Amino acid sequence: MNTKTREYSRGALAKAASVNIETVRFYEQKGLMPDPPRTTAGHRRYSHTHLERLMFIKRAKELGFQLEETGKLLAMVDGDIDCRAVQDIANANIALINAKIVDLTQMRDSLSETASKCTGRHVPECALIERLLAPTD
Amino acid sequence: MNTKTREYSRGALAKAASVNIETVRFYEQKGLMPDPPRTTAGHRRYSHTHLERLMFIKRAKELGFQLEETGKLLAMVDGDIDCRAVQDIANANIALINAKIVDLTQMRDSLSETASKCTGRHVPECALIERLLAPTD
DNA sequence: GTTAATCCCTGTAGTAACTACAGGATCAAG
DNA sequence: CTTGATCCTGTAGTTACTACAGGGATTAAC
Repeated sequence: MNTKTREYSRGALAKAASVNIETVRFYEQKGLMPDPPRTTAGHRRYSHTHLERLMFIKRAKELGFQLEETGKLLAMVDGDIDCRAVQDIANANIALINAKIVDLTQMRDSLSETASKCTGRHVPECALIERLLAPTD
Repeated sequence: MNTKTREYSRGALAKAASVNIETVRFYEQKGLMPDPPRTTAGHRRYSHTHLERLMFIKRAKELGFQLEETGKLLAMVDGDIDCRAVQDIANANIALINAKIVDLTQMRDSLSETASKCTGRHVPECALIERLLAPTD
């Protein structure tokens, strides 16, 4: 049960969370992770709390949150969790992700359609290039 | 018909293509746009050819091509157009866009589902925060 | 003819979210 | 006690731009 009190070097922390070691430094610079205590020689000593915070950030990223929004979520975890405020952030993010999906889908469809018209021969008339040079719209 | 021989200042070119003036400079730095001739005082004079090239880049971007790929397409336009090579670039891009769509869709679904469980009250138990702190998987 | 507003020039730095060095100190194992 | 791995710091690179700053050029008005 004192697996919770284990300490980690920066590399060990990074490995435990499956992130790049430089990413940890980056999150610290951005203020998302607190500065951990140091050994007398200046090496960082992280606790399990740090690991949890790092994994929180990682999971938020997996849900598509930008770091700034993740920072807001963390601030709420540190202070008061206002579920409505959290929902607002989540909903804004859902809207953003949806907009990206719509955008990309249109790109893909448009590109697929054009590319399917290519004959694959060595010709001056390549459907895609034609489209880029002089579009029909 | 000699609308085609019109010349443009950098600002005029940017406006004609509906891009930012700095973007034109950026494309020149990247080698996507050729250096135009200058007036004696050093001001750039663009031709209609430059405008067409700029719009080509813009359209490629609208189809989701990265600048590097756009550069390859332009190189083919400048040299020989190998429709098969163009198709390869297009297909690689379609695959890339598809991967992004899949990714984002999963993010959105996962986030929507979690967010829908939020009650909106001021509580310590916020479904989204819970999920970020200690996921069920 | 001059002045004011607008344009253009260059170089540089900032954005998001990292990644990748370089050059040196420290730690852990044998 | 030495060697190799890991740590430290600072800095620069990635993508595709955007935003200045400080100065010269051009244009329009008067």
